[in-house]
Amino acid sequence: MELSNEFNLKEIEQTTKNYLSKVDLKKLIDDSPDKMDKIMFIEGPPTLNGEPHAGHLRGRVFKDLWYRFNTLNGKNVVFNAGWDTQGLPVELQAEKELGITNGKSEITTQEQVENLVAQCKKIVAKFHEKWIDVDKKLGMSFNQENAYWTYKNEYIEREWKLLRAAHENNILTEGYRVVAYCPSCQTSLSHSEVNQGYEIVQDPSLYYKVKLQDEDAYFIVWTTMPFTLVTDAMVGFNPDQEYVYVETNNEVWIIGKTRLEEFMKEIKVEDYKTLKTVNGADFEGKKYIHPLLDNISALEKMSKQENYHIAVAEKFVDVNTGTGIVHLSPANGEDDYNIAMKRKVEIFSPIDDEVKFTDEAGVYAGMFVRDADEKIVQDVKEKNALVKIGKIKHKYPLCWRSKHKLVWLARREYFYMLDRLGDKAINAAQKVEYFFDQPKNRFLEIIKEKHPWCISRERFWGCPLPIWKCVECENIERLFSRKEIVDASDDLPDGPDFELHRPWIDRISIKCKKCNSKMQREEFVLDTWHNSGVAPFASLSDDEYGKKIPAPFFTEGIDQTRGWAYTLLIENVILNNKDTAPYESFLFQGHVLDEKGNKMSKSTGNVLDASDLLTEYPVDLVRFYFMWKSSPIETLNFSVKELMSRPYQILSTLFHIHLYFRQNSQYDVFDINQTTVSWAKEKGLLGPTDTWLLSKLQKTVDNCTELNKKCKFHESAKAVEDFLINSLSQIYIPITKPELWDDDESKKNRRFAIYAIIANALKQLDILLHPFSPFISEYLYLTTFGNKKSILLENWPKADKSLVNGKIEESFDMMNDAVSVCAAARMKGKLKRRWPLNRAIICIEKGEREKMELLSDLLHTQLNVHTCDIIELEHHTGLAELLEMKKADIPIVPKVDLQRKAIGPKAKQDLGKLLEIFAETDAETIIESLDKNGTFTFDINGNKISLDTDDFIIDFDVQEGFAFFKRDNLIGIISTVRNEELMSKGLLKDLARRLQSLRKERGYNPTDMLNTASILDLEQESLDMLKDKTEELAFLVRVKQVNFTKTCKEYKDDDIDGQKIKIAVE
RNA sequence: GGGCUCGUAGCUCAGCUUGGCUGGAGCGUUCGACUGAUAAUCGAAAGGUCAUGAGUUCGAAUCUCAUCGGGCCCA
Repeated sequence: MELSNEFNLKEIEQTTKNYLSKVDLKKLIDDSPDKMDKIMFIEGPPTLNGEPHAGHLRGRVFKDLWYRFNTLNGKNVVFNAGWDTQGLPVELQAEKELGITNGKSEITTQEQVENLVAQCKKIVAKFHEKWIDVDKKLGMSFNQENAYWTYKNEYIEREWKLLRAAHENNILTEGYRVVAYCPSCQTSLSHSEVNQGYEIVQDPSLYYKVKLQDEDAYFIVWTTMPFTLVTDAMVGFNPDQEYVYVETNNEVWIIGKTRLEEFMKEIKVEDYKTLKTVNGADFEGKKYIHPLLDNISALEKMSKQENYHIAVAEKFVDVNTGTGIVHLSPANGEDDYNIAMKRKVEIFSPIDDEVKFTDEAGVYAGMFVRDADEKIVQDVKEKNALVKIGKIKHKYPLCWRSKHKLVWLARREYFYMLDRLGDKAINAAQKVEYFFDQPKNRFLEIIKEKHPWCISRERFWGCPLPIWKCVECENIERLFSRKEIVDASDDLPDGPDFELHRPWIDRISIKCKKCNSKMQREEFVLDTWHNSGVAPFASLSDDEYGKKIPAPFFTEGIDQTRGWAYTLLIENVILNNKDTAPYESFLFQGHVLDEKGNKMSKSTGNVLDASDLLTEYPVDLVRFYFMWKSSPIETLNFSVKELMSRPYQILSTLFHIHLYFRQNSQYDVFDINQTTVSWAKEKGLLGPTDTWLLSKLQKTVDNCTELNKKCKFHESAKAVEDFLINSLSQIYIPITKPELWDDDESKKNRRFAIYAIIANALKQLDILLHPFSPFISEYLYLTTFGNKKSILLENWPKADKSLVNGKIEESFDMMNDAVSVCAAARMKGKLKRRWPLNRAIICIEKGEREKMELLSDLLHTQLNVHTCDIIELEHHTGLAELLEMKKADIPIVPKVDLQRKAIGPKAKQDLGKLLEIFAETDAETIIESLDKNGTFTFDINGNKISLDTDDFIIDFDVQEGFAFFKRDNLIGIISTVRNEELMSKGLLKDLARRLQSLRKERGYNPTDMLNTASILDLEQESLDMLKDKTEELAFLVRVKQVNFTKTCKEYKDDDIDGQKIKIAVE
């Protein structure tokens, strides 16, 4: 591989990929004696139901960065890929592709399930290919051969082991959960599916009354779903709101105060009287009589329970709708269900899979629940409990697929009762390092909730629940392994090696041990989060798991706080029945948004396809940009324009310094491996600039290392940027350039010292940058150093404390400030930087002279002046500063103005006159007087007005022939007058620069020695100035001779401060 | 609706713990300069109601409360 002369990131990327494809990097790392410390990484598996987009890339880059950083730090990282394959999204996609439009209700036969599962596998395979492609493009170091797949038999059997542990630790239970359910598709819907389908629909609006058991009064209750009266268990009041007793038609009604008037208007009752007002909380526990008990005998039985059909005070009750009193149906509402759970109210759910009432629902048995609405209203009326039936239009969720109105149903499910874990999960979570406080607090809060986790799903494509129930005696068999299933079965239609999925597992015939009847598997699969959360255990062997889990570092998007991060932790705690997380640290990553900060979504069309992005733009740049732009936990607004600006410049600079190094060091036949920094140090070849750079480098290395460890990757990238641009490129290279151009054999050692330093800095930069931008760093390393077959086999640099020199760094920073201030002064005097000047004066803080003088030679060259005076000043404003400067013989003149606000009261009516006199008074005179007496007195026709120092605004300006600039307490003054000698030197530099750029234009190498440089049409005056300087000019532009008459062929027109000239080189 | 969290220049952030000089830096922009590696670099300028409002205080970007807006999760 050869270092190209052209900077082309895409080409570099390709070259590196070609090279790496021929190298068995994994084997080289495995064989490397420096990298024996084996550590485990567990990949958070992407769900294979879509193509990767720009947002996915960020997470992958974090992972790969961590891999490379650790590999360089002597670790052998087990970095297996992993793929999440099951779950609802994949299944829905498969349904769509198979043309199933009515969901689960269309899938009734085993053949259909088999087809569905086959389709799911096809989808997974398709997207797997896309992801692999992107991983390749991105330079992910994943071991794809050892990738784990969440749907594989081995994985499922490991997952069952967790289930067994949960059962044995009494965490696994059966119970109810209220889910949104589509009666048409016969499927429960996830929250996100429900959220997709809100529309304005018309529903009945039923007001009915229920009598209190111990009072002669009625609650007026409102519902839009009359059928839920069948499952009514409580009515709710808001504890903090007022309710009123009103008398109308010889009855006492109880209604929320806020809605009273509106409600009465709505039911057209004008004649009513308010009796008293009470708080919602006062109703707590009051028993009422459900109007339809005669029709529903099972409900009547329920109502005998103490906590059934009572009023409850709950904060969520909204007093702004209906009557401010709501009825609660735990079997048909989520909030209702949660309250029932909290209050340990038994769930009455007489509804079957087809959403029809069962026999328990009495007279309503067999009716589809929503069809019962009408009859129930009728019955309420018959029982004389109807207040009003009307219609209402409101927002209500419809099934996104069938557009059918959803209903909420309590379904029998399996749960992990997390409260039974005690504080184990919290303790485990507290031991983890999260790098940032923000996600940590949230994570801990979530874990403290200890919500029961519903792990069962009524679907097909997932890890099946291996629990069988006898259809006759309800005896339960839990068979948590293939062997147990095989042993328990009396018929295995697919043989003992059947696939552990539906439909195959459902074909197995098992007879009840107790009554010898048929056993039926509980037709659930497990939550896909359960499936992925068991990855550390399921993707490893017992031995690996025991030794390598907890693993040091996991990372995933911030949305996974309640997702993967949570299930990983919970499942690991259950598995071990101990407070251990499977990870020692977890980095939550912020999401990627578009340029303007909008969420990337298909509907807005601002999604950036990962593959396209990586094809079009340099991968090194994309990776660097992701890490460099913002803190890992922050959201990142992705802008292609920004990507191509600063990050490009950084990589470009690094490349060009490598090129510069090669061009120069090759010319001197420098061998990196022979001549090192320690050699230069031993030989005493290091000057202050070298010491300074090396010192900065050590700090950069230290910084980057620490920051990477703390996941402050953006700061780490910025530390690299700072050193590369501000220290190496901006200062070190230009300062040492003249030394490198000097061909003198006697100064060769000095040149070698510089080469060694640049080489040392570049090699370390390559390594520091490698985790961010693997291709270019690999390329630069291989083409410039290449001691090993890959940069990954190198060792992460360690700061050499003996090279740190704080004193020199301080001096250098001061010098740079001084140079910058003088550059500004030059600007004011319109003097180019390359024109040498006679004199500079630099005023600094008291006590800093020593630091400044440490680098005085360098200061002279940098300032491009003959002499430079350094003056310490104690004062930095006003009179004191001025006097001090005068005392030091600095060529300044005082500038004095009046402090108008202060003198007004003193001069009063004489102000005008005073101003006149002031205008005619020499500033020097005022200063002298202030210095001597502390006052200056104006004599206005005998009226003496005495002003003191504070009445004046005192500043300074420089004398003619000087220019100055002041920043903070630093003042730079330069002489602007140029004599003939200075003019001619300036002219020389001007000409040299023009000839040099012409050389470049014509494609000559900087090191090529050319024959002739020609300059035509110079004015006589200029020619005279250059008389003695032709040799110097020839040296500067690297030619054998310079002439001022026509000898060359191709001339270029140029312009030098107004003189039209022609120049040529050949 | 609830929890967590963020809000300082066009962008990325520092300052907030412990209130106190004129709220800083880098990038980006504009103008000027420099440049024999560079889309590098140097100089100058423009750019801020420190989200809004109230409170505490002699004094608030900083402490307190409320509101608004963004994000994630949950409902």
